[in-house]
Amino acid sequence: MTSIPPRLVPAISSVYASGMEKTGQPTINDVARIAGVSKKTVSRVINRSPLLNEDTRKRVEEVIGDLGYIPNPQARALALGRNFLIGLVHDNPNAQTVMNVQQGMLEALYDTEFEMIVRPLNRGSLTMLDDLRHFLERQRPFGVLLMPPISENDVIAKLCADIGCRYVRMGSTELDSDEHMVASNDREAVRDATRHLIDLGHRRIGLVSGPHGFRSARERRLGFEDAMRDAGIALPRSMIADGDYRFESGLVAADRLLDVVPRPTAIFSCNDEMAAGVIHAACQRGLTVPRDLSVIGFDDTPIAAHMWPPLTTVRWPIATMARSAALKLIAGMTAQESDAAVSEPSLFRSTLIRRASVSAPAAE
Amino acid sequence: MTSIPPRLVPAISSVYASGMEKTGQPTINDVARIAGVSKKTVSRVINRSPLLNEDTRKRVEEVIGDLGYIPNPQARALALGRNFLIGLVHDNPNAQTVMNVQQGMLEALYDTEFEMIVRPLNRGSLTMLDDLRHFLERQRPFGVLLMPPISENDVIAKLCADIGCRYVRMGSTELDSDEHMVASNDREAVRDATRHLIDLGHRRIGLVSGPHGFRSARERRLGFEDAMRDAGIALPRSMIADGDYRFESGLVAADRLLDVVPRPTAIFSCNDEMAAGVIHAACQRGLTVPRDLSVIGFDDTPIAAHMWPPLTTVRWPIATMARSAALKLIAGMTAQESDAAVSEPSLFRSTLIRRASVSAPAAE
DNA sequence: CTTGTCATTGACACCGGTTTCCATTACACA
DNA sequence: TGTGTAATGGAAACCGGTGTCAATGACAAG
Repeated sequence: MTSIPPRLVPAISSVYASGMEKTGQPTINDVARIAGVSKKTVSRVINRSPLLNEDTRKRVEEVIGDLGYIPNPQARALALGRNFLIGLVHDNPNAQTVMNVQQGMLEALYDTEFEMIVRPLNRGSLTMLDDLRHFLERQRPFGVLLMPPISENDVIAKLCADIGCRYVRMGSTELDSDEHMVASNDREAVRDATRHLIDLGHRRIGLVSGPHGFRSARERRLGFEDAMRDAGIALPRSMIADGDYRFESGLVAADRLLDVVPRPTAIFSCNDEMAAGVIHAACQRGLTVPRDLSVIGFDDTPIAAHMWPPLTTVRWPIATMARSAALKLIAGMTAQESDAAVSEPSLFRSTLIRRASVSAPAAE
Repeated sequence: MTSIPPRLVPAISSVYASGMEKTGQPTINDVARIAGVSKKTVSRVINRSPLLNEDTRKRVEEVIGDLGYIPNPQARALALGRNFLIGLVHDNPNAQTVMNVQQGMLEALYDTEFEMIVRPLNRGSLTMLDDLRHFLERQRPFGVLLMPPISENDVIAKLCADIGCRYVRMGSTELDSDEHMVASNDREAVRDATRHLIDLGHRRIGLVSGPHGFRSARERRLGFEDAMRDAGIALPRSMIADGDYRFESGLVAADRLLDVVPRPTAIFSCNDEMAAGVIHAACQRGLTVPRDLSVIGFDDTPIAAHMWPPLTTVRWPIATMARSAALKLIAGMTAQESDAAVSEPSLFRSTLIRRASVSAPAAE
């Protein structure tokens, strides 16, 4: 009546064959079998458990190396109840800015088990919040990095928190607690840039502002106003034109400012793209930059250095900020960096890059 | 002696409580229990199995809706032996191009269960191939989209094939079988652009080429040579200057070309960034574009429309190509698109965009 | 009434890891 | 030599889905 348990047969034959046929990928079972230990022990090696004999560890590591074994991230994610995805969520129209952020994040994630996944959102779309929720609920990324301007939205930050997803917001000013934020000092930087114009002798300085509702736009405008007030220069409403961070709006805004009599001798534009529009508009009128008009931008995108004349602008350490933000997100999750990460800085300095689009105003 | 089986207690109470405590996320078991069916049936609903009673489907779908149940992508990936990640692999230095590709891919992936994951590679890095292998082996994405110039590398395509990862290569010419490629007609497009210059009366036309080893650079150069040959215009070596697709190289190349006597009256640059360098160099010499020098670029990046003067250039339907490539990657994997996807086109037309950087040459 | 077919459904093993809990071993100490 | 304790490794359950295959029941045909 006692029959041989049928599972013994495959069990024996599987000693040398099982597991590697399907995909050619070795599994944890293969490693365990060949190293002569249990799965658990291999798991301990992978996860750097301290309760482990040194010899055993070495033997297992050797087998892992020989086999080229790589733990299946999906299986780990399932077992651990969390995954290794770091999301980049943005609705930023500036390609170079986004790329710089990606660059910085990848630097931080390099050599970790985390992977970056990018989710652009359509700025202004009514379904934006739903799209984001959908993304977070489906992918459940371990953490997300929120880029401006979406990072300024408290509702979105709350959504992340509610879903239980770590988040860090990149911003132009302090938006959140240290743990959830990296910020730059846009206001001061713009104040310094404007002061640079004032120091050169400019008095009629125009501002092309950013879009309403953008924190960065507000900060930059405030910085501009600070500098003018500090210098005791009146700032008539006609010297401020609204932009929306896009090239075309810079064009239109500059046209308005340059129609004012007497004409401004300098224009500060809240980003480089609009500054390109300003220069474009000036050229169309036959003005020469900087002789007839000095221009300063903000961002230091490649276009700034490449346009003619090269644009004086404010450089924002965006890749560094993104790197720091990503390190905050994975803080405590990696062996080597855990201590460094908790002390990642939250505040970064933007600095003025002087190029050829600025000079002293022509004598009148 | 007959004690109540202890598991009954939690079993009974769990009808309304179990499974949802840990993360707040309902699982397939919750849905099954509440709908009064088995996991498998819920799975059938999720996967749109046809072998399913309509009433059952409705009831389960209702529960899914009520609970806000979302299948765990990691668990599905594990069970199915494949995941829902589509990788974008690139070493392209042009931010706008990369963003356009991302845009196109996301359009294709929108409303599917696939997610985009981006892996930039350091162009020219010795570890590039290893980095890519590492990425593919660790993440095992369902498919990858290879952007130029890395897409031109047959070794890399073979690596994808060996690992069992679907791939589609974006290129400037036919690189692979239809299934694995989307291409544009760079050569023809450049021929047309050059002919445009010739038709306007230009005879001394300079070329700023792209880097050696880039397929796109070769195609564009060939198109240029085609047009000159067709028109019976001699093309002295001095009228060709090497660039590497970067702004600075355009600057240097233009300096070389503009030193030639007699000076060229037009320059075709193999991309916009170098064209910006050409215009920059011309401005530095006090030349006016297009009066003294006509310039044509390639790519139609935003910088082209924003620089002064606006750049005549060749527009490459990159987002459309990327969208098509992504649809090829997921062909047969989505319910609605399966038929459309197999017939995704593989060849796309680039077209000349006429702006203000080109005019007839000045009379001599 | 019996049998076969089809549509529908569920039990159970499985994907490849991690975790819990227990068994074993080694070693120090009485 | 007996025993308590720490270190180590293994068996089995589990994470949340999917595949296989068999069971069920309704219905038509014989």
